[in-house]
Amino acid sequence: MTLEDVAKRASVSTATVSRVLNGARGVSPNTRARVMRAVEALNYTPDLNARSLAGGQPKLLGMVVSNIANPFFLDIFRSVEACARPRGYDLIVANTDYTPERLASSIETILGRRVAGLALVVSETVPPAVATIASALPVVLYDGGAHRLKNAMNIRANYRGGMHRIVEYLHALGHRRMAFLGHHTRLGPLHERRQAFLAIAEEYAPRVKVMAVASADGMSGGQEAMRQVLDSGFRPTAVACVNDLMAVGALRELTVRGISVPGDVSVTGFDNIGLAEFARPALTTADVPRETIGRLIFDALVPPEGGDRPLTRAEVAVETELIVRESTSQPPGNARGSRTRRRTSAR
Amino acid sequence: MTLEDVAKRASVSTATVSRVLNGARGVSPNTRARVMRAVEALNYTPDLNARSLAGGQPKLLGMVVSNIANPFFLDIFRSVEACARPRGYDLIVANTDYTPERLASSIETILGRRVAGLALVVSETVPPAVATIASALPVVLYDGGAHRLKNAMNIRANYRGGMHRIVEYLHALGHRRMAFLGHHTRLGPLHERRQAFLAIAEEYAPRVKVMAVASADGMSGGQEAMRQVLDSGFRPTAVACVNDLMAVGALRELTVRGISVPGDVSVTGFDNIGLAEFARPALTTADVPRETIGRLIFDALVPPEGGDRPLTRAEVAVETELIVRESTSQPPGNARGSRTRRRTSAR
DNA sequence: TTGAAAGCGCTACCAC
DNA sequence: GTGGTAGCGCTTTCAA
Repeated sequence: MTLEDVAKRASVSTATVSRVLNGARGVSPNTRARVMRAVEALNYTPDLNARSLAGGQPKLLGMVVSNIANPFFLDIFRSVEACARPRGYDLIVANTDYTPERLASSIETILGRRVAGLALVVSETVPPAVATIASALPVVLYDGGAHRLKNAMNIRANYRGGMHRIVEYLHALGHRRMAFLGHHTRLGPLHERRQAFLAIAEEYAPRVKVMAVASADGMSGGQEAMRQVLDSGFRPTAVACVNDLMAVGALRELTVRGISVPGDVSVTGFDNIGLAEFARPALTTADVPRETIGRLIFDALVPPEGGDRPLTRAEVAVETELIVRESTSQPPGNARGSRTRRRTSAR
Repeated sequence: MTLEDVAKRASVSTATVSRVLNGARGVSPNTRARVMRAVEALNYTPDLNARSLAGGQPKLLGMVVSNIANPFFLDIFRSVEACARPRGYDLIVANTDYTPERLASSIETILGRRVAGLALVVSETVPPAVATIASALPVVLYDGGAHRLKNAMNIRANYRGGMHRIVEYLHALGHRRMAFLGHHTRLGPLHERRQAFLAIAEEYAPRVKVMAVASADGMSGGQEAMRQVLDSGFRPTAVACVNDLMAVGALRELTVRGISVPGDVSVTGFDNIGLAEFARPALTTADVPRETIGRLIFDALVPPEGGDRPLTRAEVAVETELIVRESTSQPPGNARGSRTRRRTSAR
């Protein structure tokens, strides 16, 4: 089923069919109708590959994410897609599962589709080689950790600030023994969150004791990490997690052990994904505005309605906001709000 | 950056470069090396569009899902992808958000990429027109509800059986007032789950009273639906949900109202997504084997290693398995295992 | 307003 | 082993 088939059936040239399909002006209503009828009758679907090959700008955007199973990335994807669709753009995604090899091959695959723009929404450190790519087409990097990408727009959430607010809040509540549950420590940006936590905790030293462990991403990883902390004998009164998913896992481990949250230990997440609100107890967390981020990404990739090139700023930061819910409270034994039952004290 | 550039730099023909890139045999190690060096030096990425246009079979599979935010669909996607990758296939997805229009445009988009096979993993009723497509390339339909698709492989989970086991289990526990929380009632397959519930409950009538409500998919939808039931004055001792996500939402509403689960009311989910285990209380649910389903889909789309066409059976059913966790128990007031506190009785 | 024809970058076939 | 080259299905000048 090709353009030519349609053209034949409508007794016009392929050029005309092409014009009709692309809504070009300068086609008589008559022929247009005839062509449309032929298209219908033949159940014709244009070959997008041929179209991109022949055509000019490829209304296609590419995005690579670290873990599409994490709703955080999914939300950003959906936000970008929501911007893209009305403008006639398609969005393709590739997933890396945090592996550098798949990062490389994902970029390759997407570039192979000759996209109009590339969004890197990954926690892995991006190889500097992509700066070359960035000089050829719009590239935006979300959360590149310390290393920003030359030639690209760098969007970053203020994790440090968010983490600061969390630790500060916990400290103000009276917590003096805290744990940090992270994952994939080698990854730049995640490492950064961990560092942020450590650095901030340091401010309060020596009054505050901390411990940091890492495991795989996800709820199971969170549970595992929590288990590690508890098995080590360290008894934090507050546990800060690198993201909400891990926090939910931590919650589970605590619950299984009969440790009450927030009665015995407070738990915090990060990101404020939908699940945070439905966890039990609902999670205190830092909101990262995924919708805004998605919009920023789109704007950095696609020229505004009239313009010819996207607005390029080198760097944009988005703020996080502390959301207090049910998973945090004063530590046990404090004057106000303390529960009666008191659990194992630190060894 | 094209094949020709590479060819020029390596002082060979484009044909040779193509051979090298596709790992064809019959190229001297010498030239191969030279070509590779040129590829590296130029940072060349093949144009996949041109490749599919020119080449034979497009190592590309397409899949459309109803709601990629539901981990159930995501798991299937990942399972198919896991099968596809080692065989050299790529997988593209499109999301419909349960809207028929987007179903149509999604199919169009995917077909436009000239995929080698199409998987429809949707809850919407598929327009019979796609049977035409199915005669041109391998198509598999997962969960087409009552309507199976001609020319296609139909994979279906035995929802009815799963729902049966759930209701039976609940009834054996002593429950006599039950509610069903569903969504998008008009959609065939989902309607079917609801019907299954109703039909099964009917078996136990008039001893069992039931009520069914529907809302949007997702945790918020579940909460909303639960609210509807409670506000109506009906006081079920057990609530069966169309999927785990909605069950988590229901759990939340119950918790907020101070209703204990499973002490006062039992709750069940469906699918057994990862979250089911991390809910509090952990969800009793019916496991739907997503991994198996993904494998079945792949096998129906891609010919086996040696063969030339996929094994085509018209229909395959997968069984569900009851997973009992913490969210179900005997209803309050029962002889054994009853809690002391007794909540509002049915009016 | 329409048609003819030149590619887009690649693969595959046929020579050498 | 390697090169030449005919398309794949489409968009886009350039003419008519």
